[in-house]
Amino acid sequence: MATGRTHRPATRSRGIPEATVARLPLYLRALTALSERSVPTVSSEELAAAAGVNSAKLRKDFSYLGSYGTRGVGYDVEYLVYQISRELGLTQDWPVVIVGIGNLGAALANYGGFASRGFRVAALIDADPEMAGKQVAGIAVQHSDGLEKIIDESGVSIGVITTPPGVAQQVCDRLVAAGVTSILNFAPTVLSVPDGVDVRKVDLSIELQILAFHEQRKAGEEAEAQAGAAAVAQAAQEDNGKGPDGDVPAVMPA
Amino acid sequence: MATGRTHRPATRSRGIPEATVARLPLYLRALTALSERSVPTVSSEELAAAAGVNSAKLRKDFSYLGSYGTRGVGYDVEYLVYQISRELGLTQDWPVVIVGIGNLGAALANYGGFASRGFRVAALIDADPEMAGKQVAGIAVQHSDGLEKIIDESGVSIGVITTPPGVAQQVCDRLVAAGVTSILNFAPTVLSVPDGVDVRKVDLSIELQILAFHEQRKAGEEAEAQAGAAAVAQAAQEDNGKGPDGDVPAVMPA
DNA sequence: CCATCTTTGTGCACGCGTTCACAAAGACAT
DNA sequence: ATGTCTTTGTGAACGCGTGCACAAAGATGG
Repeated sequence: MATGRTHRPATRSRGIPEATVARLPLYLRALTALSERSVPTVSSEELAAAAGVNSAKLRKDFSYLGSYGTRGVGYDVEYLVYQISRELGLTQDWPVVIVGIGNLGAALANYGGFASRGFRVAALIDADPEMAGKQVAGIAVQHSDGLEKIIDESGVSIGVITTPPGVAQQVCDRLVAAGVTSILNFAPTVLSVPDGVDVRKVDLSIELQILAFHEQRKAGEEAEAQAGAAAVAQAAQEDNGKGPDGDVPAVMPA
Repeated sequence: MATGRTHRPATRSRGIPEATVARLPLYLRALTALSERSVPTVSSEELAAAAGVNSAKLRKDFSYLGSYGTRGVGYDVEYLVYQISRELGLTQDWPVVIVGIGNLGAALANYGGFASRGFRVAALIDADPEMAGKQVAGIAVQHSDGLEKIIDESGVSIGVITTPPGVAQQVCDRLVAAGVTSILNFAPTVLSVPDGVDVRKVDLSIELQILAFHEQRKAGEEAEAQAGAAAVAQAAQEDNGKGPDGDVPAVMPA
């Protein structure tokens, strides 16, 4: 998972569990695909398979929304699409600003999945005067001097930060001060925001490092399984008292 | 969090908890910053603040790696940088292929944070013959016909998929068949892979939808607090039998 | 060498999330 | 109307992750 919410009281106040909310978009995507194929109903088993989750989990997730299924039959696809859309707030339009129109910002602006579901790029903002006025994805880039004005006039409440890490916090502060209450952060920085503001982060570097960890573990286990205890004996000088943990021996210089 | 691991036995076989692994890159980033400022030692409290986590959590996380701190003093920054790097497998070089050189693929190829930490873009692959030979981020794009050969020759074990969703599974299958065992998927699709292959996904659309949910909830609570039960009574025609749930009233046309 | 002070490492309890397993509910055929 | 069959909705148990709170460990000063 390339993201992780930043603090927050955790428990949804007598509402839908956070883990469930995170899966609703997944269900919605699968249901939309079924809808386009004009499939009228779907069972929890089928839908769960399409979304890549356990069917019991899916049923429990839906149970938080209400009893929208019919026993013996399944769920009405169209109805469920609507209910989930409504629950996620996708029946309304969400204007979004993207701050930092570099490679990534431009890629996001061009991203089709953006507009497809209730989200609309209201403005592109960059600090570079050279960028101002340039068209990206059919939208003129505006200079960050007018950030507050733009947000106020467009009624934007969701901001996407794709700036270099050095200025991310500063941009974040200005967004929040201007009224933005949800931020999607692509900059590799820990943002601090006041209560009431949601931050989600997408960090490519972290994702790769997590993969590398598992990759190394897999390689280690494989080598261990093949070479047997031979290499282990050879590297037995190190002893960190943690017992025979199947990890790579520590070859710390000092 | 913009990501989510795709199935997997869950419990790390007598190793480091998954939640801890996901935080190690965060600690590493904070520690690297301290290292560059030549800070010799850091307390769990300070480091936790920099990484945006609870100090008790940080100490527990580190305890899984071993006893690398000194009571009364804190942690040696350089030593910890090395230990975490080693644990994450960043002391070795990880060649990575990016498949699908559209806007996003190009942005990733240009992303500096890529090379900074053990990861190296070994190849850029695209299915469009027009793209073949073009330079992106100083690397020549290669046609996907040679995917298997490229992966084999470069010893790549990590693949990044930035293709359109329609071909993502197909690309994934070829990557896996060619020997890739870790995949970072940016395409909005559920990938199915054999056991032993790790998939992490980054899904912009899902992140935005989660933000929209919270945004709607915030707006709803605010309106509720201000308008009281007035608006609720007006929209009371809908009744989903779930009782007086404190959510936004559904104003469904039909 | 002893006292004090700081900071780590962790035992413990709690809460969220997942999964199992099954009763309840409805469709459908006879 | 009754029985059978399918599928939902959920009670209950379990496991992971989090955070508190404190004892152990070491530094530091006298």
